[in-house]
Amino acid sequence: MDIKKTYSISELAKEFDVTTRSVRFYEDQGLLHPTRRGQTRIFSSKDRVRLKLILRGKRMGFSLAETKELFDLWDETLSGNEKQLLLMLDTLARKRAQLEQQKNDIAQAEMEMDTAEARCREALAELQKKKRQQAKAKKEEPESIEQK
Amino acid sequence: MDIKKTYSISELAKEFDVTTRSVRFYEDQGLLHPTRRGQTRIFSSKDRVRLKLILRGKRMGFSLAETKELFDLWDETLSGNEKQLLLMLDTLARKRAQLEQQKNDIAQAEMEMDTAEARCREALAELQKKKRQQAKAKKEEPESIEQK
DNA sequence: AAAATACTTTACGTTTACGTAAACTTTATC
DNA sequence: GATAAAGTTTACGTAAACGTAAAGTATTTT
Repeated sequence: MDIKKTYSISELAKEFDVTTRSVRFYEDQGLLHPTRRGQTRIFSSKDRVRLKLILRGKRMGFSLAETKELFDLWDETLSGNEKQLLLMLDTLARKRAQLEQQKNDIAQAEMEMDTAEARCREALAELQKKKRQQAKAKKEEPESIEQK
Repeated sequence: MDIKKTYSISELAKEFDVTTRSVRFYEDQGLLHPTRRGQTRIFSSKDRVRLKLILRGKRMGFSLAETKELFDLWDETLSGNEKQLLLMLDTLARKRAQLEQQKNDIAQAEMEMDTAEARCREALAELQKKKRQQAKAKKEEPESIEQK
């Protein structure tokens, strides 16, 4: 099963480049469930996976609350209760719709960036042309005439 | 040029399903620049486009500050200054990288949703099978025997 | 002219996702 | 056994993105 190891808070924090404060906060919000040895938190590889999912969720614009809902829902889904299974399928469908929207947004953004980039390059080319013309003018009339 | 119309705050708010408060806030943060007739704001179609971009940015997980940076950068880019042009190209490249990351995240999420959905359907199928077996059992032994 | 409607500014309140500091244990190192 | 290193709790602070009155102006409708 996976890597079957356990992790300290700073190991996880370092691996995913977050602060320990964040990790503790995620536990506080019920997104992670480390066990304890005395006071110290011990994170399982399941926690590690969840942390990864949390961060990906954030990059995709999901709030911690949303991510937690998904986690909880999935946990209840595993209970095998029919109602929960159907609820999960429904939720998955809605999330898919969200992802579709995001993909559209990204595609749009990429197109606009394409045209923006094209315009930049055109403008740059224009500038270069002017520069070359200036250079040429200098060549033909090397001594510039100063006029008050 | 576009639709060459002007818009009231509530027109825009309604069209994009945001509150007027939000629109005013975006102005406050320097993302929109309506003119005034007396006190009242008058939004141009450029503002309308920007509002659309703001909201898309939000869906893509961009902060207002990030979006504003892009707006400002683009405005300065239009000045045609070479340094600004190069800066814009650089920024575009970085944004593209971000979008790539997001696309990866989405693809990953979709894969995981596929397997999650498959598991749900399997579990549901299991439940249906059990139900059918129960029904069959009832048929063969129609009178259920109650035992204290 | 009174009332309703649409706008405005000012300003304090709220949620999310942590940052940051203080004060305290526990474990490892010299 | 002192001290540094890594962990802990408690708790106040903060930035972002608005929400939510409160109180006033301007215009349109009745």
